[in-house]
Amino acid sequence: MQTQSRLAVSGGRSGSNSSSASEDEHEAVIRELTRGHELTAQLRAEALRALRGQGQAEATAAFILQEVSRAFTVCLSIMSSPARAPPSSQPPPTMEMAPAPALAPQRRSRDDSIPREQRMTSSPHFDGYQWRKYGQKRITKTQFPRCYFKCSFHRERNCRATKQVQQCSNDDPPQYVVMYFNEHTCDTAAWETAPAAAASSGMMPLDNLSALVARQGHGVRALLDERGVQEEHERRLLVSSLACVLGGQHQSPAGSAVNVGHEHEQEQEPPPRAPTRDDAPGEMPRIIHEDVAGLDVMDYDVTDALCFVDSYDLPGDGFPF
DNA sequence: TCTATTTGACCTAC
DNA sequence: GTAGGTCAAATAGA
Repeated sequence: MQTQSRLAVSGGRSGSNSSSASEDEHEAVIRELTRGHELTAQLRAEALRALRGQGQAEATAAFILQEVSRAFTVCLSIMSSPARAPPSSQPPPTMEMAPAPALAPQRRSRDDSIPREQRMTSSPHFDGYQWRKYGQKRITKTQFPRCYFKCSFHRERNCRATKQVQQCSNDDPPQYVVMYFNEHTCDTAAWETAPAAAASSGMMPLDNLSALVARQGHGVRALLDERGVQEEHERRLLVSSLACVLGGQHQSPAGSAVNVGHEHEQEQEPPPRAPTRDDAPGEMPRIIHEDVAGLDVMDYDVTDALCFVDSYDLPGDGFPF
């Protein structure tokens, strides 16, 4: 998985002069597809949590959303294929990387590393780790500055993980490209912010957010900013709507016809769990809805028959709240 | 007073 | 020479 979301830093697009209208349209399509897939992932996580234990309603919701997600995946694959790329002198983007619209060509960082992961998200600060901003730079030919973050445990634990955040669109909500460099070696950042990560990934009822904010220190408060709470509201509204639609369908016998391919599904999206000290250093917590631009979508085997599971027991042994 | 953020300067890859 | 990445002093906020 990690290898699939890993980037090859191929050159981005050069200046706006070289971008034709077809290129713009192509980028716009990919951007919207990526956004759609991201929202689907968020909705799926929320729906499965809201409908947990509701038999067929849960199964139906999961089936539909999996299909929607798969459709986005197929479309993205098609649009990203060289045959579909707009005519350009630039080499086609690699399939492993999510589109990073409006970004200038990237240089290799000073320590000669390449991003180990890149993702596009509307909440760039919700990734389960604590970061300290150490710089901001105006990047030529881009509308927004790039911000540089280090792991908060950079000094005390010599953690070399860094990330760069750059807004890439004026959409509502705005989209950010987040690039991660180096693995976390601090071994603690994830579990210390697990509640915030859980909240942002929809694993915690919104009602608990304010309590969490009141309970936790300023670090969590910083994470749960106004935008985060607003997004959580929007997600829950979507889930409520879906739950209403599916509400009359539950209480079906266990083991419906779609219950095949267990391990396949679990492999692509294991149940979220609270990161612990025992987690491998540097392993990112599974915040699936944030990972679209990292192209978790590549984990889907689009050639296989659709697989679905009956074990979306997401928070069961997950976050101990 | 402590901690985090901002921002201009400096360093280095291209 | 230019642009991107990092450093560190200045500043702001708790």
